[in-house]
Amino acid sequence: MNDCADGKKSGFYLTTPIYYVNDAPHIGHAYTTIACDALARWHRMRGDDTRLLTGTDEHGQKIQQAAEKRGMKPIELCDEVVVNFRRLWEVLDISNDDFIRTTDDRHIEVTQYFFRTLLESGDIYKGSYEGWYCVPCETYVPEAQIGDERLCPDCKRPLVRMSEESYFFRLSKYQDALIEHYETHPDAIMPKVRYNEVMSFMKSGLQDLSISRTTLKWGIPVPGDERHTIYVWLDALINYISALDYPEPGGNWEKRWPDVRHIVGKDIIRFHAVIWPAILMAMNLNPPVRVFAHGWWTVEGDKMSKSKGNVVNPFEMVDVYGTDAFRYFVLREVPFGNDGDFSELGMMSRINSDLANDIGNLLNRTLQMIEKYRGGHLPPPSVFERARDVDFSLRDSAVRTLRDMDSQIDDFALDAALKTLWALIGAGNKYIDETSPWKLGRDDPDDRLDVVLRTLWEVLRLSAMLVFPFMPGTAAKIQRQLGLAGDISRERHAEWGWGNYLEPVIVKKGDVLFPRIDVVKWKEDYDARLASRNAEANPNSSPPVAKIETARLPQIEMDDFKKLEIRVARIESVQVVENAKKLYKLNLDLGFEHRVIVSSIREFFTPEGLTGKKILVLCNLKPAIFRGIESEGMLLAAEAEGERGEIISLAVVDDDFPVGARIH
RNA sequence: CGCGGGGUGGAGCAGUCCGGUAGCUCGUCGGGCUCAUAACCCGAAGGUCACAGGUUCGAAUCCUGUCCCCGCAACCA
Repeated sequence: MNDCADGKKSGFYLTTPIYYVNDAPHIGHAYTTIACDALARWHRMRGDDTRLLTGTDEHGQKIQQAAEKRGMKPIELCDEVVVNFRRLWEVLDISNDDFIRTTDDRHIEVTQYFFRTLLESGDIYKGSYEGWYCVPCETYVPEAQIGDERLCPDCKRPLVRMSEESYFFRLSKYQDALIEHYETHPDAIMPKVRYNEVMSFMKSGLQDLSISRTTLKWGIPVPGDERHTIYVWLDALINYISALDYPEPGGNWEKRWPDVRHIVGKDIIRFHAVIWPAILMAMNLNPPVRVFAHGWWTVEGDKMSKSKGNVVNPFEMVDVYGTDAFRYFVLREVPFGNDGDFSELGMMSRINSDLANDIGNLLNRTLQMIEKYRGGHLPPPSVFERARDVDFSLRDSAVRTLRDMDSQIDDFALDAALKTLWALIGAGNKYIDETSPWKLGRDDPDDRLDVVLRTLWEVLRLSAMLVFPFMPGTAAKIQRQLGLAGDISRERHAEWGWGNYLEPVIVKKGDVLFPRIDVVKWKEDYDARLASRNAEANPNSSPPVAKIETARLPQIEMDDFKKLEIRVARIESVQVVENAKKLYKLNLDLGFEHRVIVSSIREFFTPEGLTGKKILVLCNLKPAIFRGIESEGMLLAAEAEGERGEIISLAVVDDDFPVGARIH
């Protein structure tokens, strides 16, 4: 690796995924990027020559279609929406060194270079591909996942049978090399669960990968064969190195690539830990030093989704809670790599306890005392000559904190690093209690006060430096209040030492860092925001409860309706279908005959609640078999999208109405 | 027997790989302190570590079985 003699890394290179511009930025985007930013800032402070890259993924069918809808060229749409991401990174204080767009010329050239090189070496070859394709998702769906209806398993839209000439990447050729690489580099995929997952996926066998499309126009053309467009995933992965002037001799990539680390969401681990390293191997480049997959956020206990309308808007969170509080919360709340739950209540309580009560208050009470007892003049480090065990012990904790955090950051354990720092903050608060400086302010026979004040100031000086990667704005504020001039981002771990700041210092207590949030007012504000968010989502429905499907269908003839044989049926009994989660087997009495239908309404009704009901059933529907049971019809029910998912109501008739009656 | 994650004081979690006094944060209660943002510090209450068997001197931890919850897959008439 590129480690220098002093242990510093010379080429530390960290990337976020590039974000698809078709989405509005949400908490997931913010989370990954904040985590990368904290890691990058830490490494810069420890003296590593560090580079952080983020960017946007702008090719593909969805963009093309969205642009068409709005009567724009795709690139015009991209230019417009890329701004949302750039603005978010500014608001979140992200210190990326570069921002790459897959529509940049530099990227297009490198992508084509990859393609040409691999074509020449034989790792890319031309073949043909046939399969079921989902247009909106831009993927072929494996046969195994296709039901009779031929719907996309993801988006439920109809699949199209497609056959096309396609270029393939010889992924299979690299299977053994990849497995061997990961066996000798177990830290290359983190956390461990993901490593195991990827290994077992590779051991089950890798297939060559189709990497071009003839159906897609908005993308990078295959060099020399312009009917083909390079598959967006390949296009996207290459961004990490196209941002480094690859393959220019002497380009940035020579220094950076040997030390590259990717942070991704767990959903795209395979692309980064299988396909991408294989491509790199084929290009005679080293695979990534580490691919780290973080988890997903739920929101207030629920899965985040557009249809539920609970997508967390990072801009709003920053507005309400502030950039640093938001950064702190997402990094601290959940072990990096795990799934977590985002709740504003959780954020509010962390702000009050960790930020206001612990670090904010420690700074505040320390500065208050320095001003009150010493007129703001900080005692010089020479007072440490009179230091005692209690002072030394806090100093030792401080030194240990820096060391421990550093090794936690090596493992990307951001949450653990913050816990470690907060243990020091806690020790600082405890130290104040133990030494009772306010008593010393009145009566100080042993000349202790100066030592105590200087000790506290040293802890805060270090804390500012250690908290900077996580909360850069706050760290700068602390530093200024401590009476230190200069740009905190230029501080280096190696230059810090207990008591080694020798200049005279006058502290400048400013506004409190994090005012405590009043819980009652917070709740009111939170409810109000929730209500206005709902109102925005459903402007016309005064009780903003359920959403109904409003798409209209083409007109039909009376004859069409007459084809339907709908009758009243009484539910005689209900059985749970084994091995199915949603299915009931309903035994129906139609008066003149008995029937069995299978219906996926288990999550809505109990068997007791259904038995005896007189419902409407479509009787002349072609039977179908579910879980081995033949269903001879279909019950009628109203369906809508409620607050917590789908809701349904059965079409029923009066209890005393005769069964078997037809609906006209 | 589809795959995976999980069940630990009121809440949220760590500990489980590599058995040995059950820990953290929040909350509750009591006390201390008054420099400070009703903040800080100390202490206490509260757990048959889902259940049942087994291995062991000893099991939250290892083995076997069972139940429950959550994702994904399946199913979705």
